[in-house]
Amino acid sequence: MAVRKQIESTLSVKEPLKNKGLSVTDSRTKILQLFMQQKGALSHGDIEKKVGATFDRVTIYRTLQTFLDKGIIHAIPSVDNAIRYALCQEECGPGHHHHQHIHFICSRCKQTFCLDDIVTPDLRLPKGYQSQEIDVLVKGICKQCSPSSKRA
Amino acid sequence: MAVRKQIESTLSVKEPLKNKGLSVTDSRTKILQLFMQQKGALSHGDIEKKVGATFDRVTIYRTLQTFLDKGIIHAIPSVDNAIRYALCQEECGPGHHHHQHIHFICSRCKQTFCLDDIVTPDLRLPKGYQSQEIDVLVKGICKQCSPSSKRA
DNA sequence: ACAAAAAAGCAACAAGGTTGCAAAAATGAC
DNA sequence: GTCATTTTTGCAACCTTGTTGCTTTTTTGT
Repeated sequence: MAVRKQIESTLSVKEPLKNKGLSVTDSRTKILQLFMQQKGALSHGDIEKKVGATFDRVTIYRTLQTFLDKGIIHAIPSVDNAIRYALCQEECGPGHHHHQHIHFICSRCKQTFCLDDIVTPDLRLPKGYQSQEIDVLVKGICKQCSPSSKRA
Repeated sequence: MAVRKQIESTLSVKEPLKNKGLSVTDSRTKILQLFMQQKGALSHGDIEKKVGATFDRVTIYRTLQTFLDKGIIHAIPSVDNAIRYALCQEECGPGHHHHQHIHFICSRCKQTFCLDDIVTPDLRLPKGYQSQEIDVLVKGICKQCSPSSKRA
C-alpha cells in the first residue's frame, strides 16, 4: 500500500539528517528524498519544479546550502548556469568532500550522473601548481540514451 | 610610445575577427583584446567591470555568444554560476572545439587558467556510455600563488 | 560616398539569487 | 504532553544576471 511505503522511505530519509546533526523538517526530508529517488543530479530549478509551491524558493536555496555544508550533497560544475547537486558518498562530511568519481552529462536527455565506479585519473601538473580537488566532466550519450539500450 | 603600441595590438586583434568572417567592431576588438592580454579566463561580469560603461551589457552577452559560436573562445564550467571564457587554440572553429587541455581554478586568487600543455587523460567509461567531450577541472593553488614562487 | 547588411544601444522584462525579519515548527527538558 | 528555547520557514523586498524586440548606428563592399 502506498501509505506504508511512504512511511518506510520517510524514516530512512530522516536518518542521514539526524546523523549530520540537522533538525528534521518537512522541506529537508522531502528534498533529500528527491535526491535519493533520483538517478541524475538536480539543479535548484529542477527541485523547484518537482516540489511545486510546497516550499518557498528561499527555503530550497537554504536547504541546498545546508546539505552542501554538511557534506550530504556535492555541487557539479556546469556551463549553463544551472549548478546541479547529487548525493555524496558516505565518506563526505562538513568541510571535506571525497569525490573521485566522474560526472557524466548526457547530451541527449540532458541529465547529469555520477559514475561512482570510475576513478578520476592522476595527472601531472606543471611545476608550481598544486592540486586539491579534481572534477572530471564527461559529455556524451548515457546508458539509457545509447542505441544499444534501445533493444531492451 | 603608448599610442603606437595601441595601434599595433589593435591590428593584431582585428586579424582573428576577419579570419572568422566577423565584422570588426569596437566591442569585438576591445573584448578580444581583453582575452589576449589576460592570462586567466574571464566571466561576463569580469568583462563588464573591465570595460565599464563603454559597452552595453547586452552587447557583451552577444559578443561572447558570437565568439563562442565562431570558436574564438570556449566556456569553462563552474560551480559559482559565473561561466568563464578563454581563448581557443587555433584548431577550433565553428561547431567543433578541440580542447584536450585542463582547466585550473586557483582557490587563492580565484582565477581560472587553461593548462595547455597537459592533455586530458583517457578514461574507461562503464558499458553503454559514449564520450564526446571531456572537461577536467582542477582546483588548487596556481603557480603565481604557490609558496615556492614567493621567493622570486 | 552610398545602399544594404550587420551590430549596438535602449527599454522592458524574466529568471535567478540574496537578505532581514516576523511567524511557525522542531528540539530538549521537564 | 507541555513548555521555553532554538532553529527553520515564509514572506517581502531587493539586487544581479540573462533575454528579447525594436530602433538607431556602424560596418561592409561596391
